Amino acid sequence: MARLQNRASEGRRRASHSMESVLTEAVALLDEAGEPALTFRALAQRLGGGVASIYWYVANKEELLDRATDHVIGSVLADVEALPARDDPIDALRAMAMTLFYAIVERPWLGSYFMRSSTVQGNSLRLYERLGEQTLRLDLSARQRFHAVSAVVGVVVGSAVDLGQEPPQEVLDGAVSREEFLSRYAQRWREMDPADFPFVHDIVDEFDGHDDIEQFCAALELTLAGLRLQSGT
Amino acid sequence: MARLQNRASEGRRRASHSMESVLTEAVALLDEAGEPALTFRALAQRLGGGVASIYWYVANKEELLDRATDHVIGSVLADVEALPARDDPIDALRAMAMTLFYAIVERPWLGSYFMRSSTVQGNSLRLYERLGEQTLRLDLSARQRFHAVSAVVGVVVGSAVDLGQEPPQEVLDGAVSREEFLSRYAQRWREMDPADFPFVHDIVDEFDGHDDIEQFCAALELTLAGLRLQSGT
DNA sequence: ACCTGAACACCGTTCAAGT
DNA sequence: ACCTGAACACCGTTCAAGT
Repeated sequence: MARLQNRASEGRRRASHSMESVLTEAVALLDEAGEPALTFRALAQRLGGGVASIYWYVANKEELLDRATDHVIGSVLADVEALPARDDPIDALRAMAMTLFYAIVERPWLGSYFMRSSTVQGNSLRLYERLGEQTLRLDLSARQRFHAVSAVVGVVVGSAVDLGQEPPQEVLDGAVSREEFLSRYAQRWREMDPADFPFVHDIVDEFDGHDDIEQFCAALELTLAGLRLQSGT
Repeated sequence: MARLQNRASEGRRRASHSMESVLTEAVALLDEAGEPALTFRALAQRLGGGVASIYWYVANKEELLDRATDHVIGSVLADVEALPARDDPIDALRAMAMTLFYAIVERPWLGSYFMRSSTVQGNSLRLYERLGEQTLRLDLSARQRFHAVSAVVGVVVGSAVDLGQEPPQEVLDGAVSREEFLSRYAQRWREMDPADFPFVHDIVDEFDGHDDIEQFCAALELTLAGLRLQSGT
């Protein structure tokens, strides 16, 4: 449906791309303004060619997104594989999950795509494997291992989705900072009746100006603590 | 930007809607075929009117999705509030999280929307409050409580996103059952080199035909175990 | 093998006008 | 206060044709 090619460009009159350049530019568009920015027309313009030529590399937009995602997951995988070895598999799991999460912080659009099942192959699968290998060092059943890795990935995705949807365009425009945005919500919360919303009032100061990474780490820690307990380490 | 109305319909020649009917039909479309099915034209047709009239109730598609989501979260909230009281707050948290997850299993499109920040008000906020109130009964700091609820919500969302993206249309069409679909992946996994993918081979039988609910429960259990440990209960 | 322009069907949104 | 038809700009995708 789509083939790889990468031959050196000889004298050409027409535009000439490559899978590499298509994906690189696609990722650039995603980085700039998320999925809505990735259109075939915008991409064609960046590549200096016509819209239809992209369809030689990719069957449709879904495949374009899958390949773009897999492309950047490739570098996440490299980062994960470059991590120093750990005696404790749970420490290793933590480091890997954090590497993945950091990558999503830098590319919020990644959050919604990196584990869609069409992508459960290529680099995503390799990443899944690397996480899973750590659980092989724990005293668990295969089912427990399967669930453990799903849980860790779930924590990453769960936190990441939040992240990907947070900025409501005024923040992206830079018109409003993230802090202001959070504070605005916090302010509304403070104005509600404390009798009806005791918990919201209890944590509103924590919500106001909170750090997403810290929030993610706390969630990850709970899961890893549960896992440690289960593995009897 | 959009106002509520619900007056009884008198003799009318033109179509006449209500916020209620707009949201009900919007949800029906989402239930039938997910977000792509929810278009202003499809919705107008179901309501028996013109496209533009919907814009009297809703400023744009984002608001339509937010309101539709909040609408169904309303019934989830009712279910959660109808849950029997529990001595153990962590048991209560589990029951609530499962209620929410079950609702998403029935409406996979819910997963991606129910916690986007534009929705952090209305019924979503009430649901968040109900979850949080359970943590008020635990011996934790405000920050720990904030993180605990985020973690629980994260587990739900993390598992739900998976769910929402799983069926790749052939499953939705009913042409391929979920089991077949999973088995197809499993088969590809089994064909890979065990030396390169020891973990994948270790868990492939668990993956094949796995139950999403069980997977979610396992992830939730790990988080709750961590929380229990933290609260010293 | 790879690229192009033009077309098609469909989408969200707007607006001046109706009742 | 609420609905309408017609238009606009934009989208993914296709296709017959070019090189």
